[in-house]
Amino acid sequence: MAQKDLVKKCPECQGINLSWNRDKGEISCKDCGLVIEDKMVDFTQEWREFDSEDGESRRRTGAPMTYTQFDQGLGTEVGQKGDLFKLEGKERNKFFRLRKWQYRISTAIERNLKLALAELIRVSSYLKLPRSVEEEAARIYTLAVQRGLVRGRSMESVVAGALYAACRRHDVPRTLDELSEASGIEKKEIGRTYRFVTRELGITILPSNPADYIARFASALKLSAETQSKSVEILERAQKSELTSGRGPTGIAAAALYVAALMHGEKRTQREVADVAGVTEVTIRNRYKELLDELELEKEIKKTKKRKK
DNA sequence: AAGACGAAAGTGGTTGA
DNA sequence: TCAACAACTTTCGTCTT
Repeated sequence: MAQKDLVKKCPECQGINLSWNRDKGEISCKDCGLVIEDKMVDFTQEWREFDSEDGESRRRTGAPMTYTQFDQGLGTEVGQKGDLFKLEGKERNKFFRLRKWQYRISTAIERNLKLALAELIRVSSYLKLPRSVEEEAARIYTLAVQRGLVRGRSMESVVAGALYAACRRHDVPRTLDELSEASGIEKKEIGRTYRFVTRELGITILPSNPADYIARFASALKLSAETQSKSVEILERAQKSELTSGRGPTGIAAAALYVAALMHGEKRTQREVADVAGVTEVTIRNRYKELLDELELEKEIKKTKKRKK
């Protein structure tokens, strides 16, 4: 990842060995693993061309246009200027009607969008999501509104679903539980709208990578940087053994972290790890067992045990 | 007493006929 | 649309530290 000189010091260990992860918008300390700042401006391109369906280019040129403003700064009004008055009689009445309709429609949508975006920003700042994700979520929500996907669903749940999708696409995953806590919407409801919206909009989402969770979980558990990189290494090996496919990524990440902590004598209970990862101890145990079986980690664990004695 | 382990039954979602 | 199925959870009893 990008190495950048930052004058900042780690508040935990006073180290200056900070690393900046552009994708996640996180700065973390390489010595103790603490995530110091995870809400940053992201300078990378926040959209991708992902479908053939509406083929239109999303490229934005000229002045910046933002989806977190309800009309992207580009409203439409019918016949605002002089051309209206060149018409007479019926034609002119028609224009008045059109203008009225346009006004009604746009104010209805605008009102909805204003509310929704306020909610979106509230939730996203609660979760300290990078700006790029916020933008993406706003874009997804706007598209959803335009396609009438909000009908029959609560606005909040669609917002949560859009945010969840945006997080996934930017490889800065948050669990459904976290979204649920921040938005006050039930987990399954978020999951439902998330799936619905992404399907309807043809958004493809790669299955999230367990390694993306490691930094955050490790930081929450105050684990050292060595443990963190060890668990990433374990994850890589697990992926080669095809232990990761089909399983919930959080469970795998949690198990890898648990094992890594054991090996470095920084033992955390299964309960603790389970809590921050949002899975149960049982799941950790199952993954943990699979890891031991497949990767023959027993020796390494025994080694550290002996060392302690 | 707390943590680790495992079995059994239940839940919500996916898949394939 | 329904049933089989896999992953995960909840609950609970037992073993280990």
